[in-house]
Amino acid sequence: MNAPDILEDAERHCSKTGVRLTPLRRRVLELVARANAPVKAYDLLSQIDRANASAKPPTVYRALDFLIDAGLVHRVEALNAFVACPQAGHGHAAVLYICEACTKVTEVQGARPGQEHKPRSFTVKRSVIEHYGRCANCQ
Amino acid sequence: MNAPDILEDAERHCSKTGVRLTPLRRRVLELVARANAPVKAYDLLSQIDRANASAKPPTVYRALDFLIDAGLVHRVEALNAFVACPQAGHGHAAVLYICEACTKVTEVQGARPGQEHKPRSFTVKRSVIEHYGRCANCQ
DNA sequence: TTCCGGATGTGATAACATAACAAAATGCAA
DNA sequence: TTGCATTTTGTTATGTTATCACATCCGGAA
Repeated sequence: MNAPDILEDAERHCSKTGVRLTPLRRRVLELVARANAPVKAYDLLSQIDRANASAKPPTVYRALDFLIDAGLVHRVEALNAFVACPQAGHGHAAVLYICEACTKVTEVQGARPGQEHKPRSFTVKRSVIEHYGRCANCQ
Repeated sequence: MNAPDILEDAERHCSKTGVRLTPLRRRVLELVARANAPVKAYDLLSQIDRANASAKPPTVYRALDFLIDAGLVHRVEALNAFVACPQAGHGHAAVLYICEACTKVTEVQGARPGQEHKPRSFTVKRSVIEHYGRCANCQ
């Protein structure tokens, strides 16, 4: 999914849910979406910084936290990086396939996946499911 | 699984596979195993430090890297922490259930789990599967 | 207008991790 | 057993990731 579509989807999602997509947050989302790969927080920071010299780490981490809560961005835990969610609001049961050759991330919406052998009575609140390997183009 | 059993299992595994469990590595494994919860690298460092004032970050990170490669320890990606693997050598397809109330981690050995909707021709090298929630005792 | 709450600015620092090179220990062949 | 290669550990420094605490700004309700 490309950046303009993601942004449009995000706008729609936010106005529907009453979530405030401020200019700063929108800018961060745009940078994440345009990247087409997992982006580091400090890379975002330096990009913001070109327009807004006052940007500091909390600026970008706060925006990212907001976008993650809103289901617009995922955190890639094993990379300490962030990707835009192609489907606003479906962000909480995502499975990520991350190609280590081309860095492309494919997101799959799974219905509570990966719990085949869940211990009895364990209640899952949040799942981190990241598969690393090679995509079809990079075999 | 308790710490002595994990260590014993690790010893057996290492002598069988020719892997060198040096005193330092054994000490780190012991500390991770005794914790019964995910441990931070710098916490390990300060514990080592009491016996060995020369311990520095690379000391513990190197030992952890070794133990992870040997399948004796898992890294919990979303916590930046480490847990002992209860079954030496089966370390590479683990699914972790992490209770956010009591911090207890239950490990399940799954046969390449969580890939229900894998994109065509994606080759998975490594998977990170971490479920956060509440265990049976902490509902 | 005044107050309030959410958002952002700002400086400092905490927490996590690795690079690069030195020294010591270990295993092994001659 | 000596010498050499390899692995492991020590050491200094620094890079990277993330948060805290407090100040300021800004829009809307009273």
